[in-house]
Amino acid sequence: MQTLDAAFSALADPTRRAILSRLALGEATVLELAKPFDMSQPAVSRHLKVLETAGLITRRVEGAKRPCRLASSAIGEIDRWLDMLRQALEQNYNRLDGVLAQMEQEEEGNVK
Amino acid sequence: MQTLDAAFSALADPTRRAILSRLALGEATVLELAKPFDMSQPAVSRHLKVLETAGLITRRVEGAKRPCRLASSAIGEIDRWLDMLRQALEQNYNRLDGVLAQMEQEEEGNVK
DNA sequence: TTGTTATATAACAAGTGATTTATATAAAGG
DNA sequence: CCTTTATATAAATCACTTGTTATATAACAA
Repeated sequence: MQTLDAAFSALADPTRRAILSRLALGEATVLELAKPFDMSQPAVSRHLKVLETAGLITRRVEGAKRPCRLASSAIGEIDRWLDMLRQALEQNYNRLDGVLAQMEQEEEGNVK
Repeated sequence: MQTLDAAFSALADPTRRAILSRLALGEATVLELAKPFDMSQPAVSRHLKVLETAGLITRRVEGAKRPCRLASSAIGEIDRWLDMLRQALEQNYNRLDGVLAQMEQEEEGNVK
């Protein structure tokens, strides 16, 4: 559950989502990731730490560089949780469908 | 984009996720939603406001009651954004697959 | 070594968020 | 009307987040 806390909370920040979008194109170092932002390097480092803690990215060590990439298991738990909502919404939709069908039937009944 | 900020940030709180889970079972009033939590009514009211602002729930007026339910459009934009990540992860996976296939072929080559 | 590049950590200020209690509003039931 | 029920808003507090600058560490290159 605290995985979900961390993951959703990590995704709530636009800078971090932008970083993830960039990483969707492939691996990148901290400085590469920092470049597009009007923000200091330490700030980006912190965002990366948040993303790593949330299990959304992983890092290699390559000399002095620490290239980041999307974590393969990134959105697993999130997806599983959202599936619960999706199912509920679908059920509600079906229920509504049922109600409409019912109304239609009654309508027909009246017409008869 | 600020929709995503609000939605992810709303989902980052365990109390709010629990509220959504409860609403997955069907409509409920504020007091009904508040009951399971060791938390004051105003606190729950605030959580509901956050969820409503994020577009995750809607409310009816029924006399003095304000029954809440999941918003049908709830997780649309979230899903669309996560799809971007899913695709990236899948591509990386396929790329890895390619690398493995490559290695295997070279292996076979060596065996020959 | 020494300087440079890449990144992390520390300390701090400012902003945001979650909660509480107290109070307001608004409908429902005598 | 008056009381109760259902909910919202206000004010205060406390913790956490985000950003900054300054500094540390660690590898690389000369």
